[in-house]
Amino acid sequence: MLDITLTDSGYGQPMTKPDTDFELGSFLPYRMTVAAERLSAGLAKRYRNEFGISVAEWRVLVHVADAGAVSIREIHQRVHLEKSKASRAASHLEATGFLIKEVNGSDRRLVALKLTAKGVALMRELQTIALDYQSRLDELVAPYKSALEKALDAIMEDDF
Amino acid sequence: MLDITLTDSGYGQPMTKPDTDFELGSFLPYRMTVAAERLSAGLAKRYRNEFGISVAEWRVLVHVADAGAVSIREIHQRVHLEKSKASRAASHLEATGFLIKEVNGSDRRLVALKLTAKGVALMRELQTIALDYQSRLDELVAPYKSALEKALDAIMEDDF
DNA sequence: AAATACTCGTTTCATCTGCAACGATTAACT
DNA sequence: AGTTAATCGTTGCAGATGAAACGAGTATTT
Repeated sequence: MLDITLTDSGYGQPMTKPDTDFELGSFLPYRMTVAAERLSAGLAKRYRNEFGISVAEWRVLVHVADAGAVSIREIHQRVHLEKSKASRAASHLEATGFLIKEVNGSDRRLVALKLTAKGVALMRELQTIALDYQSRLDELVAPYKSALEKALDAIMEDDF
Repeated sequence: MLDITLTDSGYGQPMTKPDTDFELGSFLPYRMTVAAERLSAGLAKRYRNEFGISVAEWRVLVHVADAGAVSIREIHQRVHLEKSKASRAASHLEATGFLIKEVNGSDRRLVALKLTAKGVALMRELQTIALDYQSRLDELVAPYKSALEKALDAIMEDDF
């Protein structure tokens, strides 16, 4: 498709349209990014406003709650967080009393993150909210759920 | 599931596990976010290394290429970019000679972004790469493609 | 027409981000 | 053992980010 309004009179001159069409709205990376932002937005906002917890902190909390005493490195690998981001999230959670940072006895380079009782209580609240949220989402995507999961698996596993 | 290693001896004391399990790995907002990052990463890196173009700039380019003379506001609404981000992306694209910014004649608050010939040439290259990328992705998610699209539509359209 | 309210794009500011460098610790090698 | 290499978490830094404020322009109201 060639646009007749083109004025290709040299470098630096204004053009209104190129000769091909590309729809961002049907470009998968774009669509996935926007959809993911939308999915996270509601929950993230609530966590921030009601508990002062960021997404990074939420991920740290989940992993510590699930795996017990973990290192920064482990969080970095398991929940897709840059190690500096994981470190800062953990420090902030420690500062706000939701977890403690100890030195790992057998390897003193490692840190051992553990929830405090306050952290456990927080997690109980956050999990309840997250599970509610998840069930609303499940309802929304119910007809496509299994294909969606498989597509996500394919994206995560394959190299491209 | 109750973890017997709990030492709930008061506030601020270390805990190893809470009494419920929550799997981040099966939490849709998390999965979508990570998958979206993965989908964008390859292309974004290439655009950045080979052309010095950010994701925001890429979105601006696509919309200007598709819609001709557009305002910042229009970009903001159409391609899911904060207006300050759109403004900065446009300024950088102007500084590097890929587009020009004019004042809209009928409403002088508005800006009119138009590709330069250099911008059109860039877009031709970027689009080719993007379409190649898209076709590899399509291949990857082929079995789930239509369900995936419907799921994304549902996420974008519904309120939850 | 004057006053007020709104809109647009930019910029300011405080915060966030990712990368690289760093000190501390442990592992590997000779 | 002593040297070198690797790993861990933190931090310094430069650039990115989002929200709010701002000036310039336009719409609306009186």
